[in-house]
Amino acid sequence: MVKAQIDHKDITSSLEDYLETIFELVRDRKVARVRDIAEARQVKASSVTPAMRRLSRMGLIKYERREFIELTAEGEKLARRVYSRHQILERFFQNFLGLNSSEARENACAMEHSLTNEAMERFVRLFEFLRGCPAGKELLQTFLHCSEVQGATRECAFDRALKQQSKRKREHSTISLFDLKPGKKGRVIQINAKGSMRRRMLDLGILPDTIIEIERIAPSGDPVWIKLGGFQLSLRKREAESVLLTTV
Amino acid sequence: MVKAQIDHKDITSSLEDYLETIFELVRDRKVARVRDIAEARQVKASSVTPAMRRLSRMGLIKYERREFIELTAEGEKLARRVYSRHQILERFFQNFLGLNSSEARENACAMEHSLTNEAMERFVRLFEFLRGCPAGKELLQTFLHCSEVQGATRECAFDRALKQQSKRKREHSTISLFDLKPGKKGRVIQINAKGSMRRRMLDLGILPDTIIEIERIAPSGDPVWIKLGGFQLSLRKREAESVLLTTV
DNA sequence: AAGTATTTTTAGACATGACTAACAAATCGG
DNA sequence: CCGATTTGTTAGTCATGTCTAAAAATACTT
Ligand SMILES: [Mn+2]
Ligand SMILES: [Mn+2]
Ligand SMILES: [Mn+2]
Ligand SMILES: [Mn+2]
Repeated sequence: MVKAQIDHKDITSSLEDYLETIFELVRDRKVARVRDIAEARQVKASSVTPAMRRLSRMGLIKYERREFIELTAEGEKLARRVYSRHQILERFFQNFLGLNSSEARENACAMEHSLTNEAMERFVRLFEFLRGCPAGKELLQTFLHCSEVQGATRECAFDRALKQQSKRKREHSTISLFDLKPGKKGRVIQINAKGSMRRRMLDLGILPDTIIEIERIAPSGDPVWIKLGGFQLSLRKREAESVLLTTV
Repeated sequence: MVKAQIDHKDITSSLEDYLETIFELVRDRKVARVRDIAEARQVKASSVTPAMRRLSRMGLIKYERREFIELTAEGEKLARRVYSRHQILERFFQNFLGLNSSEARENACAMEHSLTNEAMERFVRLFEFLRGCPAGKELLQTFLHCSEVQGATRECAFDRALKQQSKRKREHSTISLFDLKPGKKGRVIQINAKGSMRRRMLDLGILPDTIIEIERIAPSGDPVWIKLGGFQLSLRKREAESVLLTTV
């Protein structure tokens, strides 16, 4: 017997989103129509029709021209899989990383399609840990507190703890990138900047754990030439001062 | 003056990957050729040429037929931005969630294109917390330990802690889904299953924090009908027994 | 320098996934 | 029941992003 269906193993993100949308519509309104799908996905109805044909040929939906659309057993399985990934990612972004709900959803809905089985598994373990383990709950609280305070003063509980600790253990002390000697390397611990300056530095690749080497500092102290991941880069004095690192 | 360039604000994932590849090639081999780009991205050389034309029209690379390819200032900025996201995501998946390096890279390289500024910011804060805060370091250790042990016996430090705790505080005790009374609801804490059975349940939407209601249990105890997020679902007895939840 | 090998481009094809405009069918209100 | 409105489909267009096959340009070898 010839297999007329197209393999749905390599389904596209777009089609997965259609499946997810149909899944939610059926759940909330009992039935999925072209119009509602178009509205939910923010596309024109004339884009939905060919997508439905493709899904139908893959055996993922039951679709007859001008009739209500339903998921097949196979389609529902796939829709649930995507939806499940969406859920855990959205919760991760919202409850763990602290994004607002619309941005959490935006990130989740983009990533749900590519998350591997094993990555999914690890997100689940993270939540099992956070929910089941007293230490996990505490971790989340501490992190959320630090994370929130950061936007404001950047002086939070763990900063103070670090300072106190550094008085005892000298080798663990942090130093600003600007104070690092030329030729020496450091590992970034914290980027003590705000707003667009912070974002610019992150986009340049100045991240926690990054190894940075001072190349040279202009006589006036500005700019500061650094080496980072095989490339040279120049920073303003203010920017260099805001990077806290440990020497390595 | 007419602007001949195309806006690169809405650049595609594919073109971002080309930029990132060029960035890495220039870093590692001083120069980027069509052949190397094709090899690195696992596409045919004849797919690279039109991509280079598009990037060139957007003003992101310097490209003349049959010559070496370079990033413009604008292109390098964008490439670094993507690369920076790739780095932090890869580290997150590898060092925090514990994926092996190739799977960490796979997930990171898919997600780097859609990560919003604010989501990026939160990943950075997470690492600042983990690296800078003694509590962060300690708790990461605890999580990694629990996470690893899980695959094997599912009886790790935090399980034991929970059990001891539950003797004192009765309301916090966990119960298996199978032991929940019909009509009652519970919040999932842990899915105590392994391998494909576990994956199947995750794909069905049985995740930590999910609210599940028992609909009814067949007289023989199998299957168990449950309600989850507005849908009915049936589980095998073994599956229901493996779900640990708190009553709500 | 000629011949060979490698690299790059072109030409042509195809699937996806969106759009607009026009048409067709179904539904609703009176 | 009929005209108006809503809903859905078709036709035609376009950009993206891949491919194969063939041609053209460049580089290497003897
Ligand atoms: Mn999506
Ligand atoms: Mn989604
Ligand atoms: Mn990528
Ligand atoms: Mn990447």
